[in-house]
Formats: sequence, structure tokens, C-alpha cells
Amino acid sequence: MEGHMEQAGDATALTDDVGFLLSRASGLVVRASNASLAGHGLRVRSYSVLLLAGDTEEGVSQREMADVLGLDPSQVVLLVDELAAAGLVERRPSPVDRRTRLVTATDAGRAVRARAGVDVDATMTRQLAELTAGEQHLLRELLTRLVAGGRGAVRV
Amino acid sequence: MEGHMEQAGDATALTDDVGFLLSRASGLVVRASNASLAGHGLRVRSYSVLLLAGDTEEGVSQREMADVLGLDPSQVVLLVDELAAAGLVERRPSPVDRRTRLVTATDAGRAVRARAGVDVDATMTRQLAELTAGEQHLLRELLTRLVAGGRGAVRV
DNA sequence: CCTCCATCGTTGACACCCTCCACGATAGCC
DNA sequence: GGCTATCGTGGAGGGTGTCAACGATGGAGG
Repeated sequence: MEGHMEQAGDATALTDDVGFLLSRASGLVVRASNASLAGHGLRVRSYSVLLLAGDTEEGVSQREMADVLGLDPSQVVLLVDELAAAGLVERRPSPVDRRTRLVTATDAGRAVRARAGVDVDATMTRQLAELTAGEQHLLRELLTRLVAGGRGAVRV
Repeated sequence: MEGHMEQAGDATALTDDVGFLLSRASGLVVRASNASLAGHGLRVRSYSVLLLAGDTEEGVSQREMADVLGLDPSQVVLLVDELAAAGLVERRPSPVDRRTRLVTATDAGRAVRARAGVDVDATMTRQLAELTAGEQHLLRELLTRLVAGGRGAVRV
């Protein structure tokens, strides 16, 4: 209800717009993360897939990955292709459904994931240095609720 | 310092990662905003340019727009071209520097800006419905500091 | 005045990402 | 056995971010 009135005197409400700020902050973080992942031959996209693949022993279906990451399934195909070509993940047939292919991280993949994780963590720590630990936690919670709500609006 | 230890039992720390959440939230907001702007022949990009152009009477240089919006100057050229072709903004020569071209919104541009603003505001209100007014304000402040800090890291 | 360097706008190229559509293979219901 | 839904895959099209180069202009210094 409030925040709707914009100050006529100064510049745009643009720099106060949550959407604009989200877009800007996201861009900054993604760019910084990509820079720190470049040395490992990864990007944010492939790194997130590698994370998921390394999470479980049995593997994760590509469909599930697409859901969790909010990506189109066709994108997941390309990312897994890329990681598989580098020997970091592999596709194995599901024992219960011959349509699905379970993606798991190889030993090499888990090693790269660990090494890259160190760099990404350091970068994120630097990016979030402006906020205290409590504020970071708060931000995480607010964003989580935002994402959950937005999802609901689209899905349901 | 904390938050570095990840729970080994459950899924990835991905859904708890601030970078991932930022990316996700930004995507949701941008998509929703684009949808509500489509009826006005605009997208988030062109809308933000139109906002800046409508802010001042004298006009804004394209260079300044690029700085404020965090875009490459070449992108601003295309966006202004698009808006100018639609008759929403116009380029005028600067009285003090013949290199710069000052962009101002036309009357039609200001009218469209106002109409589109109503729709975008409504969409954003819906997107942010998960958060209370106080939380929205807090989120805005946290993001502002994040963006300011990230900028400094790159620029200085 | 003339020269050297910085800046503004513009164009072009390139890679990345998102979205949608279509298809073969398989699963599950009736 | 046939109909419909789902999984993975491929392809097309448009939006976006990044970079290099260029002409035109501005500004500093000899």
C-alpha cells in the first residue's frame, strides 16, 4: 500500500524498485560466480547441475533437475552432455523406468565439485560482505518465501 | 563464517544458496513484469529506459542511462531506437556537448509510462504478497547495500 | 594552432540463455 | 490392445551480456 507514492523531486523510483534491485544483484552474483568457476571449466549453470548430481548416490533424473533448477528440460540435456563429455557425471538407466536416465557425479566430478566449491564459497562470502551474518540469513529467508510464493502463482 | 557447513544428510545446499535464490527470484519477477508489460508493447528493458527518460525535462544522456541501468551502451542504443520508433521518446542534441544525445519521453511516452506503470505496480504487489510491507522495505534495503557493495568491488 | 588522448554514440560479432514445438520411446490406465 | 501422459532429446527463434572497432567530438598540452 505504501511505497506507491514516488518522490517527484529526485530521480526515478527505479533504484528503489525491488524488481530492479533483484535483477541487478542477481547479475552481480552470477557474474562473480562465473568468474570464479572459469578456472575449473564450469559456469554457474553446469556447477548447479554438478551439485545436484553429487548429492545422491543413486542419481537424479533430468526431469527432477529441471524442476529443482527451474530450467527447461532441454537445457538440462545440454548441461549434462557437457559435464558427461568432461567426465564429471554419467547417465545411468533407471532400474524402475526405462525412460528416465539417472545422472550421478563421477569421482572426478566430486573432486572438481569440491575444489570449485571452495572458490565459489569464497566469492560469495566476498559478495555478501556488505551484510552481517544475521542479515544474510534474513535475506535468505525472505528470498525463499518470495520464490515459493512466485512459484505458486505460476503453477497453481 | 557460519553457513559454511552443509548438512550432509539431505539435499543440496542449493535451495539455501543466496545466489541461487537471487537468480530464481529475479527470473520470476522479470517474467511476470514482462507479461504485464506485453500489452503495452514494452518489456522490462524498454520500460526502465522509458522511466529514466520520463524523469527529467532536459533529458538523460545514453551514457548515463547505461551507468544507472548497468547496461552496455550498445544496448541502450537499441532500446532507445525501439522506443523512438514507437514515438515514445526522442533524442535531442545536448546544448553543451555535441557528442551526447539527450533522451526525453514524449507526451505519448509519458502517457504509456503511466498506464504501464499501473499494471507493473499491480504485478509487483502480487509478486511481493508473500512479504509484509516491513519485510519488503527490509528486503529493498538489503539488496541496495548488496548492489552498492558489489559495484564497488568491480569498479574501484 | 595542432596534436594526442579520452569520451559518446553506434555498429557488428559472438556466446549464452530462455521458451516453445515436435518427436521417439516408454509407462500406465481402461 | 489402444489412448494418453511422461521422459529425454533435438531444433528454431528471440532476448541478453560482452567485447572490439569506428567516426565524431571534447579537452589538455606543446
